[in-house]
Amino acid sequence: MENKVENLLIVYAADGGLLKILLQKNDGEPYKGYWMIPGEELDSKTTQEDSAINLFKDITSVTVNGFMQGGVFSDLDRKPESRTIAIISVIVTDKEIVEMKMRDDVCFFDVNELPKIAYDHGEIIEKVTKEVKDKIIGNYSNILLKFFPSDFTLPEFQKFYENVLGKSIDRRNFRKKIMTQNLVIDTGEKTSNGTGRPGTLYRFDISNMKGKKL
Amino acid sequence: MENKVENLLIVYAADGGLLKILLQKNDGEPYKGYWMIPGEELDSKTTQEDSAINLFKDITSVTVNGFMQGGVFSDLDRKPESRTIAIISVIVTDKEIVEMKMRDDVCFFDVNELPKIAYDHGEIIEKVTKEVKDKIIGNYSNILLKFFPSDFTLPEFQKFYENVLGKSIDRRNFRKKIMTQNLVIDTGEKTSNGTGRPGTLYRFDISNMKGKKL
DNA sequence: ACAAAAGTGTTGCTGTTACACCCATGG
DNA sequence: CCATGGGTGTAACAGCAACACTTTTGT
Repeated sequence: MENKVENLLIVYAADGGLLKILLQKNDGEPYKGYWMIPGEELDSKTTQEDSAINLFKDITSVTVNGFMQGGVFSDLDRKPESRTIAIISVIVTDKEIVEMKMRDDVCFFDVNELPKIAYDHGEIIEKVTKEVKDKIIGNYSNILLKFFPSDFTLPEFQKFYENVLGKSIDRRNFRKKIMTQNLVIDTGEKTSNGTGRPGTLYRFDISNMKGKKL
Repeated sequence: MENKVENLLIVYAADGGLLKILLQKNDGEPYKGYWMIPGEELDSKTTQEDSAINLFKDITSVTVNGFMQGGVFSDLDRKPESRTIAIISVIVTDKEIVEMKMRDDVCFFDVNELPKIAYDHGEIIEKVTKEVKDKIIGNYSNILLKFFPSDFTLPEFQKFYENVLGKSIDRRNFRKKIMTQNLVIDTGEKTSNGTGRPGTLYRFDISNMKGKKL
């Protein structure tokens, strides 16, 4: 007995202090005009990882080298056409991708302001996003690095963190905690975008992030 | 294009302060005499959840009503016979099950002292166990309740916790933290098994466990 | 010079660690 | 009465929360 298996790729990025997710506009029926998680049927010669990386490349033209698991959705009627098991892949990327020119059927959305979503993808996004948020809040380890692989300012990072956490934090205390744990390295550079005093650009110190919690 | 999909069920339990896992002895070839994670091919009329619950029932004769996701393993050559995607289901149970008479091809093992394991199941156990340990350590929420659904003594819980954590903790401080967070309710009962002073039996206070960390 | 955003220190409080002795039971 | 495991309190310390003003830039 065999099953149809689709691999759905949820791409997350931090942009403007918001947690954003990449969706694809559906042109065909059913759910024409609705948005969906990009994906493909998994053929018998492809691993989940390869499929996820290829999907990402098709959309963004960028090659990444890792992915995370987002679970399995196997309800019998989740697709009207035929029973299809969805396995979820998650790729976390940085805001360069959000600002980059991509395929024009795709777009990033704030996870708190989603458009009309096709199939059970709304439910999938909700569950997977909850997991991702927990990972961001629960421990620094590697996932934050994926959101901020290169330089960022502390206020920028803090806005994102507060957005995920769902409440705001005192600037001084936030900074202090980051600093005393030696989580970041001062690059010496400054931002100069827009009004106000420029912020110092930091980079995560990979060697000091193991197992630390916020 | 369709795929063979197997659902593998990893059952965890806390017993004697150890994290234990249920395995099944393999009688057929290949890997005759090796132990494996119990599982079944997923047919097109069954959800992962139903399959996991049925597998558990077949082995223990007990009906449970929940399961957790343990990820997907999709390497092309993970089974020699044919390409098979493994989706992992996790059920956490209590030590009553460990002591209960079960089907005689299955047995619980300390996760730190496993027998010879068939296929890639060793690798699967390792990855999934790491996740489960992180959940136990990271936050109380619901997973500890599954390990200790009914009465337990603090020393018993502490031994298990230390085993998962990989180091020991001062008894007084452990007790204090549990108490000040009102995580448990004194049942008024005592244990009387074996030598030494009997321990007080507690039960988790479900209403006070939300989002607390250890 | 003013608006906008970044940066900085101190104090009280709360939770964590370290540590040694007494208590209840079974043999 | 002794061996075994369970239960308790206190004091030093570290991490966290609360709080207001100064600095740097663009306009």
